[in-house]
Amino acid sequence: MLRISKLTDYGTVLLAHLAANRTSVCSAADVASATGIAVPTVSKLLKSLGRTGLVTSTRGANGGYQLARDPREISAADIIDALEGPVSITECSATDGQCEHEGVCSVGGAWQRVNVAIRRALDDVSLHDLLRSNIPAPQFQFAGLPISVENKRK
Amino acid sequence: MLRISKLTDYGTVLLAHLAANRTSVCSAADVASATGIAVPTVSKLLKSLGRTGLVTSTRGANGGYQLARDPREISAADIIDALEGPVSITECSATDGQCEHEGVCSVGGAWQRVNVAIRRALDDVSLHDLLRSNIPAPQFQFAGLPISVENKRK
DNA sequence: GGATAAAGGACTATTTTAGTCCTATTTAGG
DNA sequence: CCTAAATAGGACTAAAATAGTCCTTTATCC
Repeated sequence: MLRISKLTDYGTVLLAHLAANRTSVCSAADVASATGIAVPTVSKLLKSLGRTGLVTSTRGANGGYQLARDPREISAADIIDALEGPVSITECSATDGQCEHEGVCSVGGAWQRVNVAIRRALDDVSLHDLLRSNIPAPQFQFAGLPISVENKRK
Repeated sequence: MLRISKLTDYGTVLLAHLAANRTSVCSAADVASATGIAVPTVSKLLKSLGRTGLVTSTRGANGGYQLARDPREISAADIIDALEGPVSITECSATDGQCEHEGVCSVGGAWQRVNVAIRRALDDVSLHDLLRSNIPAPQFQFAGLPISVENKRK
C-alpha cells in the first residue's frame, strides 16, 4: 500500500500525453481518446491540473490544454500535490498541532523525517524522467481507433 | 496525501510502547490504556503484528505481547508491510502485469523507480530511530488514569 | 475448573475515492 | 451576431477502502 490514487496515476498519463504533444493544443476529448480514459474523468483531471498551474487552458472553439512548462520542471511531487493535496505520510504532519492523540502519541515527529525522505524522492523525479522509461507501448486498437479499457472489471 | 492509514500510525504507537517495555509482557488491555487507543483496535492491530512476526504473543493468563526483535531491526517499511501489505505506489507495481490500461499506459515503469526510492527511505528508518525523536509526551490524565481521546471529533 | 488473554473472523459504519452530469462562460468562425 | 466547440465549476451518485466493534474458540496459568 502507501499508494497514490488511481486518479493521480491517470493524471500522470494525461501529462505524459501533453508532454508528447507540446506543440499542439489538445482538447479533453483528444486526450481521452488517446489515452483510453473516459472523457468526464479526463476533463475533471485536466481542470484540477489547470487550477494548480501544471497545464494551461484555452477556452472556446479550438481550445484545449497544454503543458505549462518543460517536463523537466514538473516533478512527481508536483503532480501528487496537484491531485491529492500536499504529500504527507501521516495526518499529523499535514495539519500539525491538531492531532487528537497528541498527548499520547510518542511517535509524532518521527514520521516527519520519513516524510522528508519520501518528499525528496518525489521531488527528484521529473515528468521527463517518467517519460524516458517509456517503452513505446503497444496500444489496443480496433479499426484504427484506440479502445477504451476503462471500467473493465477483473 | 500519499499517506499511511490511521491504523498503521496507531500500530507504530503500539510498537513504540512495546519497545519501551521490552522486558515485560504487555496485554492488549495494558497497551490500550497506556496509549489511549480503544482495546478492540489495539487487539486487532497486535494480532496482525503477531501474524507478520513483528511481535510475539503468549496466550492464556498473564499472556500478552512482546516485541519480537531489537527496535533497530524493525524498519518503517516492515511496519507498513505488516499492516497495509507491500509498499507500492501504484496498483500496477504491486500486481504487475495485470493493469487494465497496460496497452495505453505510457508511464508504467516510471513509478516503479519512484517506488524504489520511497522503499529505500522507509527501509532506512528503524523503530529505534522513530523512538529517538520522542520528546517525552505529556499525557492527559484524570485521577491518575490516562484518558482515551479516541473518537473525538474535530 | 475457572479466570485470563490471545486467535480468528464476521460484521457494521464511516470516510474516501472514483466517476458522471448539468449549467454557465468563453471563443472561433461563418 | 449566431452557433458550435470548448473549458470552468460544482453538485451529485456509486463504489470501494478503512476504521472500528463484537463474538466465539483456543490456550495457559493457578
